[in-house]
Amino acid sequence: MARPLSEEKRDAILASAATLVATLGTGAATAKIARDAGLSEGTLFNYFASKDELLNQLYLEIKADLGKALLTAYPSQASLRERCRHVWNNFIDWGAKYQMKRKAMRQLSVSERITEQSRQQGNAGFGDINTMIEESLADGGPKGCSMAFAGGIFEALAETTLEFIARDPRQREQYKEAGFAFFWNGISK
Amino acid sequence: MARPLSEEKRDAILASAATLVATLGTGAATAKIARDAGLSEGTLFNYFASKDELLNQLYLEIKADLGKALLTAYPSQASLRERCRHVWNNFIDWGAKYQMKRKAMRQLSVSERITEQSRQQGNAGFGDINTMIEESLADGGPKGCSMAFAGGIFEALAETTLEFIARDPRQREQYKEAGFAFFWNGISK
Amino acid sequence: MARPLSEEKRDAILASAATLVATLGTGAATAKIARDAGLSEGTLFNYFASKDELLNQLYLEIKADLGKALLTAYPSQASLRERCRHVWNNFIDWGAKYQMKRKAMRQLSVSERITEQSRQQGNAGFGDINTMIEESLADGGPKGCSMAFAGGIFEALAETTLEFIARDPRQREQYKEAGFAFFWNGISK
Amino acid sequence: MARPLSEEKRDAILASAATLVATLGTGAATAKIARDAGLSEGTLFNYFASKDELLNQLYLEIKADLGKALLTAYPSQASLRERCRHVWNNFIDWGAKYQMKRKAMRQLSVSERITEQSRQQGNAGFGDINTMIEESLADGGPKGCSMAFAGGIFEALAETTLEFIARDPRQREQYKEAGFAFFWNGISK
DNA sequence: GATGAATGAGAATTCATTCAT
DNA sequence: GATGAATGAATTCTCATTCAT
Repeated sequence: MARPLSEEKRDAILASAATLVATLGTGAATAKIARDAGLSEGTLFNYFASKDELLNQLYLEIKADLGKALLTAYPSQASLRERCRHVWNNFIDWGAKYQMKRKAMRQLSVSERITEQSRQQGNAGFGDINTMIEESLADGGPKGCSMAFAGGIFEALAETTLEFIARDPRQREQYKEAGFAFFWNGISK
Repeated sequence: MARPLSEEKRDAILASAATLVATLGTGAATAKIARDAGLSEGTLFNYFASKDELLNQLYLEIKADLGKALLTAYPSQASLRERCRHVWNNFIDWGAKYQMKRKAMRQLSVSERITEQSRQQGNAGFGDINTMIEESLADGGPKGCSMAFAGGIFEALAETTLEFIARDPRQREQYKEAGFAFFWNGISK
Repeated sequence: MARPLSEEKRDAILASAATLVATLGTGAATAKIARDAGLSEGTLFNYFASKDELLNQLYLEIKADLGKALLTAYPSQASLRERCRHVWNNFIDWGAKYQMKRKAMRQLSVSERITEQSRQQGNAGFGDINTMIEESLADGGPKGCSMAFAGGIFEALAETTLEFIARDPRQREQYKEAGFAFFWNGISK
Repeated sequence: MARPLSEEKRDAILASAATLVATLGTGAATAKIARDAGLSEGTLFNYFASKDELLNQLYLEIKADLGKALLTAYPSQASLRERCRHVWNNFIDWGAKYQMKRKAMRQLSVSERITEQSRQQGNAGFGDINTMIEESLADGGPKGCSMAFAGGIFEALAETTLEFIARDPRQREQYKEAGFAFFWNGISK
């Protein structure tokens, strides 16, 4: 092999894409993404066959990254509340740290360019978390609140919380606290 | 500047834009928007000076439409819970009825083409609702939960609820009920 | 209607395309074709939806042009030989006059971008000529020489003749004569 | 310059190029040609300095191949007609057997990328055949029918014949017969 | 006031060729 | 000598916007 495709460059493209999609939406030009990654126009297409593939890979990458972050140092033996809280904290910390990824994810989520398959694959990594939420629902909680729905709410609340933290970073801990309190109140009746 | 031209055509453009932005994102071509509105390419620009203006007007129009819907038949004298519930129901009913507007709004919300000014102006019409939420917070509720934050949560929950209703319309009433229960639990300690 | 698509511009594009395809092959850039036609890049696509459509239209246009030329002043009542000779002369005169069209046709004929449908449609206009050739075959001629085959030979001979005329225009009349003599000898046993 | 590298690989490239040029025209990508030859992108350029050189070499190779085929088992002592017939048969057999080479040749013949020098060099190998044709002309034949012209006609007829055989292979012998009859009739008055 | 042809600045993508490995 | 990643010019096509009709 002459020279292997460099993992590093692939990552640079994804990082550049995350930033640009976050700020400009999925309309961000591939040429600009490549340039910001320190590569030339054509090179991007050695790593991703098309813009759509790049966007879908970016989506999956960020989803996987988030999924991993959520379970870091997961306290399996702790109480349900503590486990929920742990995941919540990880979510907020991840989102506050990787603003660009978070914003990019928001753009990608509403884009028609992300395939149904990617969406399913992206959610597949959240199995453990869903199990946890399911447990919390079994404990009592609003009627008609399926696991998927509770998961959706969890995510929506976290995103709203992150949105407010982004606007006013000094209040970060308050929002983090309040957001979780809201979730826990809501779910545990 | 007096309002020019035909109100009817202006509305047709906005309606067509809502549908196309909902399905294709803000990248939807102005020519297609015009065509679908039964007009020709150039005519659109007699009504909106630029695509950005069209998008911002669409944003404002939908926001105003939603704001008006939320307060329809508002029971000023009812209990706080009933008033909240009323607004919630109106939100869900509006969103379920005007799917395209809802989806378009989601696209517009993440678009960099909507100006900060439009965003503020769009939220201005929600004064009464915010007051109501403020009241509910005063009653006790999670610490650090500013009015704006609670409003954001309300919206996020409603959107999540609508998303799930869109996927499974037969469960509409359950989701509507569960979503509100979640909100009320969360906010009222 | 604001302004109709101008027949004149369409023709300019086709003329420019003929010249450039003749000299550069079907790889000739649309931008260059447009520029040489005195138009800007995008305008070309108002007249032809894609490069493939342009090439197919060009093919049909030239075929039709040739077909019409062949039958100009056709002496229906003359002897078979005279009628054949007439068509032959018209072919050679047309090809010698419209060198670019002839060369473009040669390029298009071997191009995979010309659809089967275009090829059939392009040949449809040659019905009368084929009838004539058929007649000449009925008179006797090589065995196994179907009408289509004889037509193919007629064309091949004419093209070869034109090729030689193009290389040495002063010998034009000799080649024209010799080419026809060859055809007539060949076909009439 | 001594012939470098592996003869085998060179031939694989030429064979792959023939097939791809036949089907896709001279626009066939060098990367694809290399890949189909079982080599990698860059390797092709160790054998041919540029795509143009590859195309020109391919042209010469095929021409030489055909030239050699035509004279195989040439019956020097036979009658003129038999010698012509022999060459004709060889031509048709070669073309029917090596369809890809034949089609590639057709594409290359109209390409502007084949230099004048290559064309001359390619025709140089046909000296004997031309001599033969010249002889047949001396015997009488259409006026103004130079040797080169007769050669061109011979080729044009053979190509037309092959074209029809390709479309309807079962009629191969008929077309072969009829094509030659046409030629012989034409040339021998 | 409505129309839609004209425009040309991008956009994504392809590809011959180079050169580090 | 073989490889294939890197390159960036070139290509086809799109689209917001203008303006003659």
